[in-house]
Amino acid sequence: MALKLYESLSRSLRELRRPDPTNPADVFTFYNCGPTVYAPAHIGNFRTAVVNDVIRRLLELEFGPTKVKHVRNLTDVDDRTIAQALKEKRPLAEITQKWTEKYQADSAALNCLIPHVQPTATGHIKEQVSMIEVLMEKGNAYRGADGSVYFKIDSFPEYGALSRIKDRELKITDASADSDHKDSVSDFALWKAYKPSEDGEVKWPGPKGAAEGRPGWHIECSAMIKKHLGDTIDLHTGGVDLLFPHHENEIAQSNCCNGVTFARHWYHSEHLLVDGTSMSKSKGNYYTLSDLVEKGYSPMAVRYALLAGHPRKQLNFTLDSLHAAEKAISGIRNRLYEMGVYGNVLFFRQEFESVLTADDDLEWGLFAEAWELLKSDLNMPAALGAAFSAISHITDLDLSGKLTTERWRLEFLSAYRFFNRALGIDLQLPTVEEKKRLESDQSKTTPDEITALAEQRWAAKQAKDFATADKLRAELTAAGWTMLDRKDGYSLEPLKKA
RNA sequence: GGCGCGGUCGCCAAGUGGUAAGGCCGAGCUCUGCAAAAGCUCUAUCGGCGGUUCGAUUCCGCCCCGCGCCUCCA
Repeated sequence: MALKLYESLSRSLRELRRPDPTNPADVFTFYNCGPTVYAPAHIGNFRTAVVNDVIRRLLELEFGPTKVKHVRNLTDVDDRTIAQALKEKRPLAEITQKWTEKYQADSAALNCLIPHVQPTATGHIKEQVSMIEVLMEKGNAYRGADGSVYFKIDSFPEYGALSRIKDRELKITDASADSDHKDSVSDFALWKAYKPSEDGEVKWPGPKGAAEGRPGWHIECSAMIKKHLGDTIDLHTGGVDLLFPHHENEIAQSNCCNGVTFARHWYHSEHLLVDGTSMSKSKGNYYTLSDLVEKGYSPMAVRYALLAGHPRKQLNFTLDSLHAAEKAISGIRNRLYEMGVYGNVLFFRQEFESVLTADDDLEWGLFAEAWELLKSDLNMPAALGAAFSAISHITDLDLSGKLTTERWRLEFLSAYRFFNRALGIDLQLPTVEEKKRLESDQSKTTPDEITALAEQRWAAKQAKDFATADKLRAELTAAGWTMLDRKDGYSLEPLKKA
């Protein structure tokens, strides 16, 4: 079945365009609205990022890894970035650089693929200016009294198609009412004239006929898309909150400037709620990735938790659901290991690695249903359900002695492909070398006295002196460590903080 | 006020006009000295009231509750 995704403009499920496989130049163009880099992104931002990452992964699996071009912007000049720079009395670039790096580090920790291009607004001032000039020439934009430039909504009859704004009764707020020098309150800024009191040192020469200043928010996406992906793109995504006005305005700008359809497909992911309500610092439910890592949760569990709901539905994130995610991942891993797979995993390691990049015909085995559900409008909860069923099925086969090596290989490759490659949930299957290194790293961070206790206990256990062994286990527990026995050895883990 | 989304097991969360996936938690059991891991078993009638229907959690209406957007929030 083809890859289907809800389309916001038509409000229906639509197939995504499949690029011509025989034409190397024909790639699927995918743009997603990225972060504003003025502070650490919160997990709600990352829900959108992770959902988009899965879209990217599905596109590559479906069309081939070389058939997709993914662009995500970085908004590094706007009201908030400038305000933050003024507040800290530091140059704008310093602030945005810092938070860009943090965003990229967090994305990497969440196992998100790096977009092929990550353009910045400040790096595309020229492109934005020239686009504004075209819009002015065509009569879609006008100069305000203060030298700002506004887009004239009336000049674009289709305005409002995406958000159905014409059905809405716009609330007239102070911000919109006093908005400077617009002809109509609905017109939006393409270029904002420099205001010394608000803009600090941030300014560029403006479009012809306009004052110096800085670009409005919406134009950056239109300009960067035009430059990096062309006049018409295959897929444009973002969070629901961007539907209006941001995406509506992008459509207006790009359509009027280029005269062709802007995006063939629009997709919006819903927001994350925390403890049943919107996140805010005053409610104490505002989390960044670092906050959660400090609490002892793994980034992979965060990723899983963010993917555990349907992307077009609000997802309620709680620390309980994060705990559930942590257990779900370790459960999957343990179950796959348990069926005597571990040694084979190491044996086939190379093959698994190749699965991560191959674009040959894919066999999904028992994971076929999970894969289809994923392709069907990103139904992740249903897909995960099917994946768990598939794992149980493999276990059944194993327990009943029906899991031949060949069958196992197929199913395990499918599992690995589904979790690691499609969902981006790294099952972390270590090679022998990695395993050794992991254990030596662990011994470095384990206090010597703990290691000594563990050694003594292991020796006692080997000597079947269980009384001593139990006593030593109790001592380890009291010292805050837990000892996990295996057939051939043990590992030490610090007890989880409450 | 306008536009839109949602209320399903203790928690998270799919789904369907014919009596409800999955994960977590909990309980019991099996196995392995203990622990961990794993396996098996058990745990819901779908916000409320009407209507349509042979039959609704699933369609329609009303009500209650929650959430989002309404000019720069993913």
